[in-house]
Amino acid sequence: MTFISGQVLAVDGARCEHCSLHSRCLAMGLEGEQLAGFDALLKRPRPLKRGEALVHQGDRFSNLYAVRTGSLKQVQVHGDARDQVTHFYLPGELVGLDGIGSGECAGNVVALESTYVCELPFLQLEALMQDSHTLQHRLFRSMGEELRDHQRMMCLLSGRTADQRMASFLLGLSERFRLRGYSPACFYLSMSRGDIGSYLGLAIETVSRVLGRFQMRKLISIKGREVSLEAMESLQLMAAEGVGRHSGS
Amino acid sequence: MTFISGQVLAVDGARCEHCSLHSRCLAMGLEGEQLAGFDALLKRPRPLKRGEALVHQGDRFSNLYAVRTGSLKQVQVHGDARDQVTHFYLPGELVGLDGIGSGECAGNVVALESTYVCELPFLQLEALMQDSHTLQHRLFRSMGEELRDHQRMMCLLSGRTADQRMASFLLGLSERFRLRGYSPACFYLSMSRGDIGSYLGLAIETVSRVLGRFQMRKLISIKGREVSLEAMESLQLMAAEGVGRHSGS
DNA sequence: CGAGCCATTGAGACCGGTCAAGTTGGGTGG
DNA sequence: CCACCCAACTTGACCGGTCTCAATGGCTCG
Repeated sequence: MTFISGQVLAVDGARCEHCSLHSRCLAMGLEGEQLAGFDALLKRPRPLKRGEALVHQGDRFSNLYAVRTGSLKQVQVHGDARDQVTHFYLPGELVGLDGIGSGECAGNVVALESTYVCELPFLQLEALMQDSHTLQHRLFRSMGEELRDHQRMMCLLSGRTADQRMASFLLGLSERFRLRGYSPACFYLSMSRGDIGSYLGLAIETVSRVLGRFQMRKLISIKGREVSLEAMESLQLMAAEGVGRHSGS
Repeated sequence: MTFISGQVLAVDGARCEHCSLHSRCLAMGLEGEQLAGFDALLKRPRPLKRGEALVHQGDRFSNLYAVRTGSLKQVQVHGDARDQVTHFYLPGELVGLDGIGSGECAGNVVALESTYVCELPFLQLEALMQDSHTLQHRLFRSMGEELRDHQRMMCLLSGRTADQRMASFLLGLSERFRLRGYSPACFYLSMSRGDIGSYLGLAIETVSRVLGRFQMRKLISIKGREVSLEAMESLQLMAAEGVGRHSGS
């Protein structure tokens, strides 16, 4: 009994209100029966092994997922071998919003390491939102934020140099870790160089070279997938820096 | 009286249910008092002259806008002169969704020609959604579709050649016109070459060269801003075509 | 008619992709 | 414990697409 509960309950039995990510979750701000309703509709954390898929591209969309621990990538497949990473998900983030439009999952979502996610049936979520203005508002906010992030990404991909893309990427991760209470200067990259390259629109060799360059200039130090940002200001400067390409008018 | 009503009423006085875009609008599927509520909350079409701004980056977000006629571009400004076009809006499309997340407008939205938009106060929209599951669902769908579009765009910008980007862009416009009942083969580009270049992450000279190349190959014919797609299959082939750059594994 | 914007066209440079070897490191089996 | 393998990563040389700079033509508007 205690044997079973040991590792399972720690993650599995916790109610939303006790979740360490509560403040970053959709459920934030819910109270009383609405929180209870939310608690009731979500399926308890589901474990994924590294490399295991949460959903596949083209699957019927029916759930959102909140990342509890670990991380995932979303991969868009285009006929040929032209896979493309479109998203990385960290704890507290919501997976699947892009399926709401078409009713099917927009890409394969794959765990980058051992990962737990909470499953939120969307139909029930919609129903619950009818009673909870707060929940409705929060979900709209989440989608709006994701739209904004995508726009930033589009700006990044369009007309910025490899160095600028990488600097933005590292700073973006740093910020996301900071918000979650981890060190913003020192973290582990759960994704491969290939994933990073695909995400940033760079060849894997370029990723490697840029990271090497950064290290030489003492902007970062990196060993394998353990990275630490040594000169964040310089990175910020580089990321924001004037013109990357086509200066515009 | 009739003098005034002539051009104003034609656009201004129409109820939602009589709007020619009704089937592509948020209001689609609403009936009875919910349609009336929607009708009541929206401010009647507002005219914009070419080059006039609908909202400015950083403005407090408070409305969505539905394009009635004309077209607009959204421009992201980054400190320096590095403007970047992130979106083109056609009739029936919803402007401003990306402001929901942060509470402020994500970019300047500027009319590309004489344009009418309907203004939808978001607070009232949220309230109305509490009573109308249909409306709530439709707005979520709209946001989901935009997320999806953004992902497609990210894939386009990352690792596709100039030719492929341009082909996708033209086909995308074509499809959007088709859905609105216009000719998918023959249309007017309300945006400048510079806007297209900024949107596609290409230098303006490249845009010009690619279009020239397409014309030489008899894929399109273009004179100024009037374009007609002569060989859509070839364009589709080109857009989807195997590997643009970094082939991936 | 000149000013100014938009678009086209050419020549040259450079960033980043591609190809091709290495190198490292973790896991497996003898 | 070592040999081996495979995947991930690094490094170098070369090449090509696209940016940049510059000059020119066409259109619109004052």
